[in-house]
Amino acid sequence: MDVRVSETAPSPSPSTCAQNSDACAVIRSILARTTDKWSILIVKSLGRGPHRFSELRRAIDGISQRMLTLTLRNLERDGLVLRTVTPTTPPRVDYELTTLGESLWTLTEAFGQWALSNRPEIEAARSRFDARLDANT
Amino acid sequence: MDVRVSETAPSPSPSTCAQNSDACAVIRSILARTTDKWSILIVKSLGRGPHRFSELRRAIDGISQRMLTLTLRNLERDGLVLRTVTPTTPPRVDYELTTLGESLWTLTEAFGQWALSNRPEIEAARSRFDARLDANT
DNA sequence: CGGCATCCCTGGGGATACTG
DNA sequence: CAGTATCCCCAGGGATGCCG
Repeated sequence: MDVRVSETAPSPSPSTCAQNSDACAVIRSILARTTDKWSILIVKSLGRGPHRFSELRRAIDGISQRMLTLTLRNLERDGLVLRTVTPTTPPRVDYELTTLGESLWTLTEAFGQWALSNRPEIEAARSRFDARLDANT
Repeated sequence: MDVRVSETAPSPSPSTCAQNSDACAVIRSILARTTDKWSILIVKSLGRGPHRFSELRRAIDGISQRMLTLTLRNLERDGLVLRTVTPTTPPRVDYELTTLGESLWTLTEAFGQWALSNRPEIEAARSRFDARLDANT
C-alpha cells in the first residue's frame, strides 16, 4: 500500500501564494491533507493524548478500517502523527500527535469552535435561503 | 439546481461534540463545507474584497465553472458569501464575504499560514518516510 | 457574462475476506 | 488486534452545450 502521491512541486511562490496559479501546488496538497474530512476528525481525537487503533475506530463514528489506516499513514508521512508499535501478541499500536501535529490540532480546534458557535447563524441562513428557494416555485 | 442536502440533524450534543458519535452531524456538515477544497480557495480569494464571477474563475486555478457556481451557492446558502446581481447587459454579478464569512476567512488564513510556514518540515518528514519505505524493498 | 442542465467517467472509499 | 489486498460501486466533478 504505497501512500505517496506524485508531488510535482513547481515554483514555490513564497508569501503571495494566496489564491492564484499552480505555483502553490504544494500548499494546496498540504491543505488538502490537513483539511480532509477524516484527517480533521483523527487529529481532533488525538488532541487529548495517544490512542490505539481500535480506540480511534470506535471514537470516530462511521470511519472504515481502510480509511482510518490510510489517513493515519498520510498523517504519519507528513510528520503530524507518531506511530508506535508494541510487538506483543496480539500487537498493540499507539498513535499520538507530534509537536507539529499538535500545532495543527490547535487550528482544528479553532475550526471546530467556530463551527459550534456559529452553528445557529449558519442554520438560520440555510433556512432563509431554502425558504426563498421554495417561494420561487 | 437544488443545492440543499438532506440535513438529518439528530441530537445536538452541545459542547462535548469533540470526536464521537453521530450526534455532531451538523457540525460535521459545517466542517465539510467550510474545509472543502474549493470553499477554502474561494474564501481566501474573497478575503481581499468583492470579486466578479469571472475574476474568481481566473483567480482560482483549475476550478471548473460548475464547481465555482456550486460552491458559491453553498457558501451563499450558509450565509458566508453575499451575492449581488447588477442586471445590466451583459449581467454583472459580484460576490463578497459577509461578516460571518470574514470570520471564517480568518481561520482559513491561519491555516494557509500554518501550511506555508510548516511546509519545509512537512516535506522533510515526507522525504524521510518515503526513504524508509524504499529501504524496505 | 453568468449559469443551469446533461452526459459521462474517474477514483474515493465502503464491504469483505485473508494474514502476521 | 492491526493491518493488507481485492472487488466494486456510486457520487463528485470535468467537459460540453444551450439560455437570459
